[in-house]
Amino acid sequence: MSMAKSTTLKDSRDRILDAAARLFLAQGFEGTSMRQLASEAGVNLAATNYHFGSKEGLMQEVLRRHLDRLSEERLRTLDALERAAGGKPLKPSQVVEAFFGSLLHLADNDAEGGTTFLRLLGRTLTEPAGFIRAFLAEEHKDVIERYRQALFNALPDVPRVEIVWRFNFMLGAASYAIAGTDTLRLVTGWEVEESDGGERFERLMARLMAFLLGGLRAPLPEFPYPLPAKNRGPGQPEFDSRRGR
Amino acid sequence: MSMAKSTTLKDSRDRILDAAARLFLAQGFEGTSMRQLASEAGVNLAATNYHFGSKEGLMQEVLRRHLDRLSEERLRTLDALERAAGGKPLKPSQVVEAFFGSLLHLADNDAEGGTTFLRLLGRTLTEPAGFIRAFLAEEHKDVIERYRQALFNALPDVPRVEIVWRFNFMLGAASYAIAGTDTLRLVTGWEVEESDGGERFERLMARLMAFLLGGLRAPLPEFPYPLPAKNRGPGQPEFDSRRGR
DNA sequence: GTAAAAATCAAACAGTCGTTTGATTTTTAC
DNA sequence: GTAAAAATCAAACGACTGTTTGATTTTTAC
Repeated sequence: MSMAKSTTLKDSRDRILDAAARLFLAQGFEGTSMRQLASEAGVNLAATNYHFGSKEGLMQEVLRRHLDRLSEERLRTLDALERAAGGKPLKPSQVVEAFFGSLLHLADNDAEGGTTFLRLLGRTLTEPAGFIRAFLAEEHKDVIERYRQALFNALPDVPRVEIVWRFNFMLGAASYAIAGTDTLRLVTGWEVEESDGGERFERLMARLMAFLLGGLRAPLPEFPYPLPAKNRGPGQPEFDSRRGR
Repeated sequence: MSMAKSTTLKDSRDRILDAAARLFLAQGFEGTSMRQLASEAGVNLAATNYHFGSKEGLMQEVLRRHLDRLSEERLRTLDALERAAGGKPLKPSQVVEAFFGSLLHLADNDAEGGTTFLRLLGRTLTEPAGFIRAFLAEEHKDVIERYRQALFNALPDVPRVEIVWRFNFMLGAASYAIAGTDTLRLVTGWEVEESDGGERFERLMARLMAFLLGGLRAPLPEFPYPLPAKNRGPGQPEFDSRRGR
């Protein structure tokens, strides 16, 4: 029978990938054993090394599987925006909405695996294991570079170091919000969500986006002492970014 | 000789605690072995279990050691603010500045161990190991409850669910920013810091606080569909929080 | 000084870890 | 149908895991 060609293969491979995403998310990379993973996926222990070589290789494949789609969408969205703007710089909110909004679309298309991957991605940014963050950075390098430049162009008056910091803050708020709602529940003791699935995620993104844009537009801090020259953008004195541009 | 009483004991205990904080931060809880830890601390392997019972017990002690000071300062600051306000609700910025500003003071007082602990604390909020987050939540419960109420009082017009979400976003941005600057460097390829020690941290906190307040003050998102009734604060219609109150 | 308590130590315990092997079964290609 | 390739399997490998033991040393208390 020829039509069953890749069915068995993909079945096994995909079951492993799905189980890996779930377990790495719930227990972390180091906290998940290959035996538990194989058991959860319903495959033989040796199958994991057969298909992915090593535990690290498996993790990379888990990430790459969805990360490629994310990268593509992010680049495509930015391309479209810049084409529509016709050479003029984008609004900061456009860049931020494109970057973080793409997460929403990823979750929409692939309802089950998509949201699991997103939460894993959020958690992965703080994973202690160095090779994971290194892999992520390498895999997403082009995308980051494009958005970085777009943000610089969108905020020509703001010192670049400040832009990078705010981008970092936004990454933190986003990854934390997406990765885990249980920490929120634990620490604040407040039940926060009710509705299910995509609708819930859509609300989360709307709330997150409002917060991120508010943070991005906030007035820059005034340090109690003069900044050393290398800390400013080229030729930029201290300044105050204006709200609600 | 009686004056050497607790010196040897504390030496050993503290060296273990210091090494544990460093290693748990750099490699995570699961990624750090007791042997590596004992070696780094320069003590016998069995000393760790002798002093702390288990690996979990050690982690809890690592956290508790500084967390108690943090809790105390947070409560004390809030007490002072509320006393000065004389029954009137605080400004939201006061609450946020008290909560996150206390981190700065903690880093100041105990220069070396303090910042290490703070970074560990930030990373711990996303640790997969459940008992760690559970311990943190239990240990910090009173503090969180006080600040939650203070925020509710400071923002009587804002639905409570929105306040909790924004608090969560702030926690994420803060823990991410404090825990790791290396992710930032890796992902953005941007070298961001130059000066050393406390001055560096003070700048970070100033930048962070500006971002957090901007996010907190942002207009609430408008959902594309009406909110179910239970999602609103008691008797609150939809509304727009005003900037720069 | 002496007995009790506290701390350190080398060694071992019972498991679990990621990975590999070689035989066996299933699928593919002609 | 048959040979090659791909996939699955039980079993084992050596290394590493957190923890415990019992002897030995150091510190405490009187």
